Amino acid sequence: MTTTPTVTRFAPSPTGHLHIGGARTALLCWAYAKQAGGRFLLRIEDTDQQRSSESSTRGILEDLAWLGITWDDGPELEFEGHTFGGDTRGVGPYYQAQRIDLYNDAINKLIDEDKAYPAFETPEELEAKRKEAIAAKVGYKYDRAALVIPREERMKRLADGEPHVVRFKMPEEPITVEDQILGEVTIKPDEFDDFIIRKRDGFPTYHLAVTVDDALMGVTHVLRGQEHLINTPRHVTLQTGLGYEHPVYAHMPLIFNPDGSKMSKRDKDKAAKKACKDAKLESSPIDRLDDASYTEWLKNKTRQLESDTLMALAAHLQISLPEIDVEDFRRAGYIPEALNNYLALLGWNPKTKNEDGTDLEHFSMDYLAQSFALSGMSKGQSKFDRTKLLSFNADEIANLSDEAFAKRWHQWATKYDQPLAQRFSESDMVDLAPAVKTRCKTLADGRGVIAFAFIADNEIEYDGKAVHKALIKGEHKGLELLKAFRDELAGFESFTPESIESQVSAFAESKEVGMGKIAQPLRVAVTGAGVSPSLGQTLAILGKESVLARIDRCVELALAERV
RNA sequence: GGCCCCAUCGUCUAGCCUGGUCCAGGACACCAGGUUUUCAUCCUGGUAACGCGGGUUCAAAUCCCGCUGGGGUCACCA
Repeated sequence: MTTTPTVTRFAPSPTGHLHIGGARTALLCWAYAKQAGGRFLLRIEDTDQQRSSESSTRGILEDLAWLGITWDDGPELEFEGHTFGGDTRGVGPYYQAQRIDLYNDAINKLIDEDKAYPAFETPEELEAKRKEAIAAKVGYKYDRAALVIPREERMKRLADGEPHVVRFKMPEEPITVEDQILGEVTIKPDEFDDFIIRKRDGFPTYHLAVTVDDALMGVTHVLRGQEHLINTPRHVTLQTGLGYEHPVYAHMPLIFNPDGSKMSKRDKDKAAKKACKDAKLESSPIDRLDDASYTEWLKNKTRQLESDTLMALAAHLQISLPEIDVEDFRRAGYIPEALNNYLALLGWNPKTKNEDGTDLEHFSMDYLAQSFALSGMSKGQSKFDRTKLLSFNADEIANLSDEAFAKRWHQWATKYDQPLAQRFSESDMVDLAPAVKTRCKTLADGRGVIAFAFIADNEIEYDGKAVHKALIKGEHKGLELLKAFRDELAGFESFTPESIESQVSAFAESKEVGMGKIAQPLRVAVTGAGVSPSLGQTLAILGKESVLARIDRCVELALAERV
């Protein structure tokens, strides 16, 4: 038995919602830790005072909990009766803003050992030098101007409290990273300059904080997005400088939109802008946005609206914005199992066959926790295919028991579709489940399947074509059958899907016609259209009284030729 | 632009390390049939890919080089 357990971590910065790409990183970190029998740690990287917020942290924690990506160490969260996080290993706190002393200890140690030094240039001075370099078409690197100042003097100015940053002395040697996904990656020393490890405001930069925390928190495996690959040599060098062990690294490929662009919250803004332009809306259609801001937003490509405002616009225009954050997918009616499954499969392959010889693609969180391995990760970037995700979601929904489906659907409706939650209780939804489950791809489009039940009996709009085909065509044969069946139906004792089906069937037999001859007229009469769930389910959902009322009204309208 | 990473059907991928069993397998999407009272589900079948050019070899999707293409990164953001 080894004494150091595997520890992975997910370390978001709380500057917005949890992005779908972040969720994938978190999921795979979680899976890796679980598979190794280790721990998954969550840390909040809030060293950017300007951009971090408490509400973001809360949102990220909840999104992770909702997905079922539970953390062993980290901020505590109560979610649906469970508590996540805590500090049983005593390596907290898990908010970087609360760990400043720890970072300063490390920074002071580096300064004492002359591995780091204070520098006194202002941001403006550096910016000017950077611009010069760009104009001269040479790569910008910090010129170590501060090192020209004698060490003694530097230290004195530091002690006197002169505003400064602290820079790390980057050694002049190539660095090779042994990446578990990409293999050996070697980067030459001239790619790096003496990067800043403590900002003017006294907060550490990402590089320093991440190095200190990973070491102090016992993180053994760092799994992160490929955008961090170039940072790794900095972290490795810092670890050496501080006398820490090096964790194992694995950089995973990034995910993009189908058109190759980055999946970013800007996509939502773009989609909303386009919809407003297409609709030729001259002024703001919603209260929360005044006309002047609206006009400015519309013509200025770089101007972006707040997420809430965009959603209000989308609701008004009856369009859906592209899902980018976990919250977007949740609202759109995706369920965690499908999202996790799809996300894991995007860039990872279990390399396992099903019994029928096809590749294993549908698997659970338990499977991931048992079988995830870095060896199945692909190296290349991949595109996020919403259609396949939708198919996974539909499959997961269809495989839910009626009770489980009803529970999910009602929970979803309570949060995102109040009228639906009020019209149907969870137990109503159990009865609806057989009709809805195989006909919706998301919880959100379940409502469309039973739209006919939302309309009052005397407000059904009839589809002329369907009425003609089912009722009028062939000398009103359909209408006659419907009237005949209406009278039988009035006497039905039992009104369950099964009993209705069998009685319709018996009726068809007695009249010596096929099922369709009576089923379609009935369907059209009660729903207004030729498409609905199975006849038994459709009628049972409405109830006998409503069905009779609808048939009567339909017959009346059809005879009067008002459809 | 410098540096770094990557490259199989429209998309996600298996195969590549340990060349031959691959005129390349699976999934989603698409198309055509079938089951069904409509729709959906479900079932069966089909279209569809090794980016290009050089090598190495008896033999290359598999190894090497170049090109092209995609991406990342060059902050007192993380």
